[in-house]
Amino acid sequence: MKTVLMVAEKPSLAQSIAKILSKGSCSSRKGLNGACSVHEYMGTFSGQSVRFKMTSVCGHVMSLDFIGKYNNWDKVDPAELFTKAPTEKKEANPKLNMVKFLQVEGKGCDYVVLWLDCDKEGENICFEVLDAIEPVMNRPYGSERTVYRAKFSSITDTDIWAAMNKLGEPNRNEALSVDARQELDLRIGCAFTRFQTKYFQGKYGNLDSSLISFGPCQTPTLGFCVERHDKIQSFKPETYWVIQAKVFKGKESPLTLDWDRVRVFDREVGQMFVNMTKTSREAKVESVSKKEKAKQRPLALNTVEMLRVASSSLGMGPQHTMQIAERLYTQGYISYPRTETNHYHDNFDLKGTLRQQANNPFWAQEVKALLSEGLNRPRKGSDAGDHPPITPMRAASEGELGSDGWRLYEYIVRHFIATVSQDCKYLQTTISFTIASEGFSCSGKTLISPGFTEVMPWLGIPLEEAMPVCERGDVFTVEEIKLVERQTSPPDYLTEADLITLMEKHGIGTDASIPVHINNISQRNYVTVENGRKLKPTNLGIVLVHGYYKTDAELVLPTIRGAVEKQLNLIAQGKANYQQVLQHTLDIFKRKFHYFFDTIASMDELMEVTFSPIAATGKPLSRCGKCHRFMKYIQAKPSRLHCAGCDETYSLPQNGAIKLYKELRCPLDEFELVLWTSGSRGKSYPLCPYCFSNPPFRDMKKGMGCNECTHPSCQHSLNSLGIGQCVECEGGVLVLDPTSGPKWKMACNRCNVMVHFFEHAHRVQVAQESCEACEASLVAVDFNKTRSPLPDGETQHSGCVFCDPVFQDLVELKHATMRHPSMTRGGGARRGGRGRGRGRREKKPKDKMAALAAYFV
DNA sequence: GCAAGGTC
Repeated sequence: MKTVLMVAEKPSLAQSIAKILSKGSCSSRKGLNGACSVHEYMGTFSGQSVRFKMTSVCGHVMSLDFIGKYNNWDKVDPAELFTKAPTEKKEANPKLNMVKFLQVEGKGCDYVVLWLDCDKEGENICFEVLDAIEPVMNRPYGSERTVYRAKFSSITDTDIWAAMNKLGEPNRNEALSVDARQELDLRIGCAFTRFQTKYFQGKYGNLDSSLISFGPCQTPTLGFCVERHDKIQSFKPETYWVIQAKVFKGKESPLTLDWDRVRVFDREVGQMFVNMTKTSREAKVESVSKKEKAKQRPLALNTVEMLRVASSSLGMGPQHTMQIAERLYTQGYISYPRTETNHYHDNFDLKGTLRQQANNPFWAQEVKALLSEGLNRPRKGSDAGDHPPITPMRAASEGELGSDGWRLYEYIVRHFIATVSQDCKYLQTTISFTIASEGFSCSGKTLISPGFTEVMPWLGIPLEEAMPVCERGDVFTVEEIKLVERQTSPPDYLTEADLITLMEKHGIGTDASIPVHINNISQRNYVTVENGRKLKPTNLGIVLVHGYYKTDAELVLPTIRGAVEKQLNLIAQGKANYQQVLQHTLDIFKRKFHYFFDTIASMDELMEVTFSPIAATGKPLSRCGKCHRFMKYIQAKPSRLHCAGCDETYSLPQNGAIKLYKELRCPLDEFELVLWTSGSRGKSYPLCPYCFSNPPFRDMKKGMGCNECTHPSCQHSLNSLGIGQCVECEGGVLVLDPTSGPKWKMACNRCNVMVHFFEHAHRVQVAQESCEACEASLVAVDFNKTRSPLPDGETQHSGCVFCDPVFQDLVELKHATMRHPSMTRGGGARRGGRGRGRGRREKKPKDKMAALAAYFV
């Protein structure tokens, strides 16, 4: 019997489609990667009985990157990234082992049906899947077709069956347009990012230049925020005048009227109108209009709308919101949260969905009323053909979801109920007056029926004082007429919700990537999120955007993405050649890059007035080994040491504290050592600022401190202070922290294992000799007579930390579980040496000869 | 260490 493999874009879709096509009778099992499932059932395919295997990938199988050697920032000129640097496809998520998984499932299959999402990305993934499985599938007989593409516009029985009965083939051009987009984004983004990062790196003391990124989506996103900032900065308040009139009738409280001319910008003109109006003490009613108006119920919920509301009303950032929504989805509380569609399909079970909510005390009353009176038809939205709108899938209580989970779920439920509720109806009453010959009016709203605002009370019509009952010709008495001076006010910073709207409008990012871009610009310190989730650009963000404005405004304008997309669409439609479009666009950006490169000084001028040069920042800490003058320690991120004499900057470990280490020097380069500490109770080790960036020995890498240094004789090196192999990790060595007394400890130089020992000893030293049983270096300990825990009042003892019975109770492992065989209390300790010969790496000091050899190269 | 796009 032949086998048909079917592949969807995500596990949840594979499941729903399999359920539809097998009429609920498939058997399911997990695939080898644990993430994807395989659903199997019997059926017919082009007239023959076959076995169906429905499975999925998890988004893209592959992602584009430069080949390895072009990822070295120090050796590659960013300009080479435009053409010279070759790219390759790598597995997008190596942990998922997707290619292997597809090959295991595809082996021996005769046909494949591609059920990837029906957009360009999906079309591209079709070919990624084919590249993986075609080599392992059965060979077709003759010219029989084996590859099919299902095109569906929604996940409903009818649509899925219609797609199955009318299979087409994957669209190569659409896939190619995505290949082109990937290559453009990669080459352009990385070239600009690397160049500007390296240019500004280490130049300014108070600038975090660890990464200054550029991208066709993130940069225009930042641009929007800075554009608003500029408007606020350049805003000049204008003074204007309005006439305030208060009138009353009988004993009713006075009404405040709005002036028909709204406002004037000339005081004298305003005064003239006031004088004119004041000639009358009567306000005559010209007309009374009453109009029934409606506030529309919301459209069904899609992703960007959910993100907007979550940010503006729930105070939850887009990235966080998506994390919560994904959790609610995987736990079965809501439908798939990434969708552009805000329209319910005709056969969507609205009533069933509503019924599930009938017992929740928060909205049971409204739900029951709707169920008995009948649901309103949801408004017509747009169907992007991806997924149904975001909808609650089952009832939940506050306790089972957690705080933010519940708040988001509650909103989704209320929004859903609102979509099937009536519009809110109210009466708008407007009374027009004339005082002398000037026109005034006042208006108010009264509720007719709340409709959907019953479940969304925050959108309800606010209760107002009732409008007076009157008719044309009535006369009110003027209580007060006065000229009021006011000022125009500047706009506020963009809110996240505003930004999402702008991005959507200009086609910057997608529903899935919008949160990522917003997150990026705030994580990288280009904007900060202020009260009310307003986005305020930082000095860095402002300088970057202004810098682009000065050199090449297109780099930051939102139109650039659209222009490139237009080119790409030509590939997708088969109207342009893939290679030609790619070359053409790369050429344009290559020229932009070179122009940017040549004029970077004009961006730097802006940097100079905003940030202080590195030489003027920081405080003197340790001496340079070359010029022997003090280097300055710059604490701001990324923390580093700068030698003004040599104009060199030396990087330091991040996330910790640095201080001078007793003015001791590195024997190799005479730089004064500094002591790095992770925190008050954390680990610490000395490091040489020069060796840290320039590893002195062949077996060392960048970023190593003295606790990993293989110097054969330096008293601070691993060779002198290393005690034994780590009890937890592979390859780590426990190194004595000579600064830790009287609470002595040794810490692993790879992982976070820490061993406390010999508290109150006044000296702890690593001896030359090794333990016969486990090869760890012996340790000599000196205690004060009064506080010695040693037997028989002894004050000195020397032995193996792991094996010596006297040391047993003086050693305590922290932050990790014990795995060192001879450290298990009462177990192998006395027998010793059980840990040997099991293929574990020997402790480093054994390699003293190798280290020596490297030293003398 | 970099982009943007899928998704877990």
